[in-house]
This record gives sequence, C-alpha cells and structure tokens, in this order.
Amino acid sequence: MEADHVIRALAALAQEHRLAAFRLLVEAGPDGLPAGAIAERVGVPPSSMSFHLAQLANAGLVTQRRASRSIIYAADYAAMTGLMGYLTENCCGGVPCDNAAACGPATNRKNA
Amino acid sequence: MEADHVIRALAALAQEHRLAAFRLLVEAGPDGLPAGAIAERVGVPPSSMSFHLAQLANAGLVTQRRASRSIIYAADYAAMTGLMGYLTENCCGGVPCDNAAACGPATNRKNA
DNA sequence: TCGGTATTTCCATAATTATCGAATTGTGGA
DNA sequence: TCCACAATTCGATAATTATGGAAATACCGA
Repeated sequence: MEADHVIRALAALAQEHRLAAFRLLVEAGPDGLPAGAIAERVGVPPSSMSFHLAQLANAGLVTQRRASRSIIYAADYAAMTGLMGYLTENCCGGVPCDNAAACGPATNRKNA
Repeated sequence: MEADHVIRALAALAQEHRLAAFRLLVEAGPDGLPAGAIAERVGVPPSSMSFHLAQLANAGLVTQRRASRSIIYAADYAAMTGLMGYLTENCCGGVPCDNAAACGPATNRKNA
C-alpha cells in the first residue's frame, strides 16, 4: 500500500461521521447497508452522508453496489487489512502480533 | 481510547509531512530527534514543521522534551498501540492477530 | 551581558473540507 | 406513461487546515 493511498484512507476515517459510518459497515458485514439507513443511523442528512460515503469509497475503504432503488455500501475488509499492515510496518516499528499489537522502535524488525 | 481521541490521532497521521515525520520518529526509537533535524529530513521549513509537530503532540502520538537548545520529539508507542487497538476492535470486526491482522465482519468477535 | 543557535509563535493568505437545501438522476410499480 | 422513492450532484457558505516569512522566546557558551 502506497503512502499516498494510506493518507487518503486515514483522512477518510478521521472524521466523526465517516468513522461512525465505517464502524456501522464493519459491524454490518458483507451484506452492507443502504445509504439512507446509514444516514439515518449516523444522524446526518442524506446529501451530507452521500458526500462522506463518496470519500470512503474514494479511499477504497468501502464498496458500493446498486440493489433495486438502493445503493448498498459495504466495508472493504481487504483495504482495512492493508491499512493496518502499513501502520504496523511503518508506524509501529514492524512489531505485528508478538505482543498483542504493541508498537515499538524499528530495531525489533531487523532482529525478528 | 475514545472515538474523539482516535479521530485526532487519525487526522494527525493523515497528512504527508506529518506521516513522514512520525515514521521517522518511529524509526529513530525512544531517543527521538530534534525538531530541526526532522524539518530538514522531511523537507519543510522549521515553522511549518513546528506546526505539524504540535498537531502530532496534541494528538498524543509524540512526546517532546527539551535537551539544551533543542527540543527532542519521540514517538509515543503506547499511543500508537492504543490507536491500533481501537481500529482492530472497532474497524476490523475485532479480529486481532489470528489471521495476520486480517480484518473481517464483526461476527467473528462474538464467536471468539 | 552579549551573540548565536534552536524552536516556536504570530500573521496573513491560500487551499481544502464540511454542511445541507434544492434540483437532478436512476429505478420500479401501477 | 406517470408517480413515488432512493440516492447523488449542484451550489453557496462556513469552517478548518496548511504554508512560510518575520518576530519573539529559550538556552548556552564565552
């Protein structure tokens, strides 16, 4: 995952309503949720939610598909896994799981 | 870690120069680096870097201490670990290390 | 106390992001 | 075809964030 892409993903999650929407979608699983339901549960007007969902989609964190009149959004777990991988590798010193996701200096990487 | 705090941390990392600075500090380890060296290596003027370092500090991702004339910044690994923990728990469906940090629907959490 | 170095704060400006009502597009049923 | 519904796009505005030079602050050695 490129640094540029990572920044888009981080920026996408760094907003109250978008983080709430993404958490909702992660919980919802692969079936996802229609845009209107997300807007209602997050508590923002549809046009605002549409703006935020577009940002999440642009960052690659969610997918969208049409089902009849609704557009269903779903979390892209692979993208989130990729983001976590980048952060672990580049911002945690490369310590992955040995210590319950504890981050440490980069020295560990070379020894491990 | 509160959602509000998480958003500040994500926003702090969601910027080219700040992400570069933070990666540098993670690599540098607990000894950290002086502000001037960070600015030079990231390639931004000192006043701009100071602005960005303040944001990282405000988000709790870095610590600062004075050493003679320099101010040394260092990555706060505990904060990063906390951020990773929140993302794993709330944005990855609670799948931690079983699958090399693979994210999945929230269903897994309840079964595990 | 004075000069020099490291860093931050101040300031103005440019650029980006968030908000949300109104208008528009796409879809399906009668 | 016509109507109603779901969602997006448009447009105008407000708010936040980024940038970098100049001035101010903190520290140290002589």
